[in-house]
Amino acid sequence: MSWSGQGGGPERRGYHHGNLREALVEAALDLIAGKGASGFTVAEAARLAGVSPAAPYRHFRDAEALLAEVALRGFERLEAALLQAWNGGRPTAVDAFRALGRAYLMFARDQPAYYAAMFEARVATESYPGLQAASDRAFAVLRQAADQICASLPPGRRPPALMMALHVWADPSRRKLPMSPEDLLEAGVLLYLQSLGLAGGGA
Amino acid sequence: MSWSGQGGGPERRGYHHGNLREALVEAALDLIAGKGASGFTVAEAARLAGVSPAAPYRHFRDAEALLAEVALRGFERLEAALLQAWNGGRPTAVDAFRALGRAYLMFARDQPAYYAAMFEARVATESYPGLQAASDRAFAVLRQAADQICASLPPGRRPPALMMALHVWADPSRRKLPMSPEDLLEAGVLLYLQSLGLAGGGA
DNA sequence: TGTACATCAGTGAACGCGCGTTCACTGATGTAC
DNA sequence: TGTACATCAGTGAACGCGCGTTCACTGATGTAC
Repeated sequence: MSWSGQGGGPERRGYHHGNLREALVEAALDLIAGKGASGFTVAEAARLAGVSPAAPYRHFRDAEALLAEVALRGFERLEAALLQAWNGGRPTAVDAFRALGRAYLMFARDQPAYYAAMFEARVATESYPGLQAASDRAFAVLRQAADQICASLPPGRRPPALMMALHVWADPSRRKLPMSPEDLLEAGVLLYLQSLGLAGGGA
Repeated sequence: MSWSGQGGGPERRGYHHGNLREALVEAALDLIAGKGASGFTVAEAARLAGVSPAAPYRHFRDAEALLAEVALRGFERLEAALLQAWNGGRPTAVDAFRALGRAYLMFARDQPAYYAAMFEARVATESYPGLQAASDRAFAVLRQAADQICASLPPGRRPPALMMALHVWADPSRRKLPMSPEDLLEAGVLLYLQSLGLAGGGA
């Protein structure tokens, strides 16, 4: 009630934070966004949330567990975005698949912090079965879409389904480029999905 | 003479290392390859090179300078690989451009440590003009190839040159995927360059 | 409605650690004569 | 060929720092009666 997931600043009242778990996740996202996946520390996340350095350990076993939670949420968001874009393969499988690719790129662009937590932070996924499962679910969306689009193609020109899924899964948006990520995304989407007919003729 | 750039281990003889600068670069690459761009520390690189923690500072002003050197070499290697693949646009611009894309992907796959130093480590490029220049040179290869291939296309269907360059520049191979990077690369190259004619029909 | 008490979610002080970096130093190398 | 000396590239001890984490604690909350 009193406050929704908004507050990030140290606008606490009283001894109890009331929302610390969420605040820590948000703080971690801010830190990752600002300084990369390795720029995150528990101490600084606590500072951002306005609590003592020991407080996070009431909610997360250790630093990696907090990072794993961020990554988990990232995969859930990605899965949701992909599902929505795919839309059951409508209006056509090809159109939907194109939307899927676009959604993936948009996620990479719009959620770089989630993205870094998911792929750059080196979380030992075997220690977090929930994380692995979430990753698998997101991947399954691509996989299914690829299967479906393959089924709709003439068998001769049918690319291996797994390859298609992996292609979209791969990461085209990355920081530290000579151009802005926005330009990059624009380029990626446009060329990937439209212009590249020109390269399709070869062996 | 006595030893070429091979030696990484602590097979030193005597007080002077003789090859420390190279050994530190190699050590940094090993560390980055093993633990990510943020897993690198000066202390551990020195340890790997078999030398005291203070020794690196005879060769690099600070930790970032060592990282910048690694990134610089990465860009030089990338530029060389791209130039060779492009081969002056022969036999045809489209074929050469395809080879260029393949070369980029292969670099990302085969040199993940360089790659991480170049794009994931957050080196303040403004402090290292040589690094910025090397990055620009590598990018210029893509840029020129894109210009040339655009000139060879009918004006109507000509995509913005910069966008093409950026598209190739972007990074499709990334770690921590549910499948091996090799599979991923295979998928990326094959689909990007061949199968994707199927997605080229839309708006 | 009020009080006792369990539980929960914080505090803050403390620890050990590894890192980055500096400093005065010293061993090895090479050059001038 | 031999010696003096400048220079170079190491050493190792020391520092300050921030982090991760633990611990005994304490303030706030909610529930039983």
